[in-house]
Amino acid sequence: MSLRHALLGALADRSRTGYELLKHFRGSLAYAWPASHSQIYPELARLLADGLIEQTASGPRGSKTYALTPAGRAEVVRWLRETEPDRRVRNDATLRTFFLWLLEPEEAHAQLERELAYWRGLLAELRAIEAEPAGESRKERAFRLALEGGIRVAEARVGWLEDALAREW
Amino acid sequence: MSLRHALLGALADRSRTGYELLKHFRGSLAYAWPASHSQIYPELARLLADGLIEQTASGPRGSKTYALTPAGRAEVVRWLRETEPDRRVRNDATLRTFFLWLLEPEEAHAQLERELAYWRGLLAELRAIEAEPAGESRKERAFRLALEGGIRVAEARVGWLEDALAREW
DNA sequence: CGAGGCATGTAAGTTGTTACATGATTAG
DNA sequence: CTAATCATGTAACAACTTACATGCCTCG
Repeated sequence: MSLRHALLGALADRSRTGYELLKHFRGSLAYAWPASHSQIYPELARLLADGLIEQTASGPRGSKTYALTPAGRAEVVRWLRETEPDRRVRNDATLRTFFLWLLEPEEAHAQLERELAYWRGLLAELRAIEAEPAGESRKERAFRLALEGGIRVAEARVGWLEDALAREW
Repeated sequence: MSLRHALLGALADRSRTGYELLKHFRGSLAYAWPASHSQIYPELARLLADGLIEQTASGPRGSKTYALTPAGRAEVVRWLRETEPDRRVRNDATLRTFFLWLLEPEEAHAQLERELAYWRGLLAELRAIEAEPAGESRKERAFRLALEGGIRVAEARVGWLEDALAREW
């Protein structure tokens, strides 16, 4: 149930409306845990019912601002401290690599080029975020740490694909 | 529906029983697309009903050997050629990095140490596989390409965490 | 005043997990 | 003979996706 804790973590940062949370899950959190509005709104209702968040304001267009309760904060910290991360990762593009031999060599080459373009694009995106000015709070340092992790992985993928394409396929 | 195509791809390699496929999904394919027996067996039944695979033998203990049909092979190639990989990836450990500031610094440090231990272990595992003797068929080269991608990513994660731990947290 | 983005919600269907359930074969 | 592994399947539940559905506010 990581979505639950992702919402709590986002609200530990600051109070937000459902829509702001949605944009957050389409923005930086999308790299770690993408989620759509049809998942977020019902989960917010459950968190409210469980007393882990509370509604602190109502805004224009029916927007609702939620804040973390002490119980919610305790729960997200418990999750971080006491539970093991689920290491399982599903990755469609990696799966396809295993089956690349089913394509003609030129076509396999084209697929790898497409991957390379994707990773170069992502790397550029992440580096652009990295170049933005940032503060020194622990919150911002955690964000930049996650960002740097993404950059390192993207660099590794780019290097891997460049070498693979130079060598063969 | 990547599980479907992962099964077809695995059977394009060679005919296998359901149980052999299960072990394959717990072995090398687990890095890209983990799957359990309760998902695999019903999906095999569906592939059979759809004529994408056929049962070619029955073995001891009720085991069933499946082979790819021409329609199945066409389908997996179509999937590779004509569909875009789904780029969405859910990663619990990465999600936790964003929320590391919610822990005391010593505790955050300990969490990063745990991550580092995980990635070093995975890297060692993958390098051990890499060290095994291998052939030069396109099938084996595709496998080793996927493996090398995993190694590069694991190296990137190890470097990232070592630097992070040396610097702060 | 109309288009686009804000803002929330529900419903149907698919995918994936955990638990339940059973039986065969082999190695020690 | 008995424990481990082989081998397959179903059921209940949880998570996620896509589509349906509605209405508000602001900018041009």
